[in-house]
Amino acid sequence: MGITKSQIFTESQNDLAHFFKVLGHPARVAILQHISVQNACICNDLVEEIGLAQATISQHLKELKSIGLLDGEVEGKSMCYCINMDRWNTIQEQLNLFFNTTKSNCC
Amino acid sequence: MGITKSQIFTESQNDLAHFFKVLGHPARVAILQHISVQNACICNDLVEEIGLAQATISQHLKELKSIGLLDGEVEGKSMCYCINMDRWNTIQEQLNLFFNTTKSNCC
DNA sequence: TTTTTATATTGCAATATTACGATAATAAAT
DNA sequence: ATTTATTATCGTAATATTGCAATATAAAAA
Repeated sequence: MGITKSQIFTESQNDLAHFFKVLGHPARVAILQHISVQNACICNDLVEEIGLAQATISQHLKELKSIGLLDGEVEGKSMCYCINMDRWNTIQEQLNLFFNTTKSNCC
Repeated sequence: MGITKSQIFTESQNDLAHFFKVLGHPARVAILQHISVQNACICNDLVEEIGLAQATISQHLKELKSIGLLDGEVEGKSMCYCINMDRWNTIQEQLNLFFNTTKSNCC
């Protein structure tokens, strides 16, 4: 086993869980915070500030890109990673919708 | 390796990532929705409605309990799982705080 | 052109997660 | 007391994730 049975869930449940999952790693939380708060959008700056190997950071960046949260722009020989604010806001809304519609309780 | 390097992140980053991670599985999203929307708070009802093995659902319930999102109450020979609304709201606020304070962008 | 610098990709080892059958534990029903 | 029903835990197999070294790629600098 070991494989998530996506077929038995709705697309919306799978999508929502996927957003949560991508955000569910401290390195990816840290990357987003560094980019936004410290303006460290250059890939190599993130490697130095966070303290994981370059290959590892690159992998985490790829996952954040996979849900559209980050846009990468070539800047000379570096890469500048920026938060896609439209996507950011959309995902925040989706998460809030989940929290707000799941409020009623049985007991 | 395969082990997350929690030591290099702040407690707040680890906590936040952990909340996201627990919510990052469609079965756990489904469980929360079933409990709240369909009032199916009895463990066995969840097993039947969701369609995963009883042992698997029990494991997912345990993870939701681990971040305080679910309270379990014995009800005869069954268990009634309810959402802890205080915790629910607190976590929603934390996630929104993250989204709101990570808004500013560099490029 | 060669070297340097920055990032992505590949391959791999260690660990974690998902899922389930089997079994234990507990409480109601007979 | 025995049976039945419900949930938790254990053990295990399959898969996924994390992390890094090594290597490939690409662009600027020398």
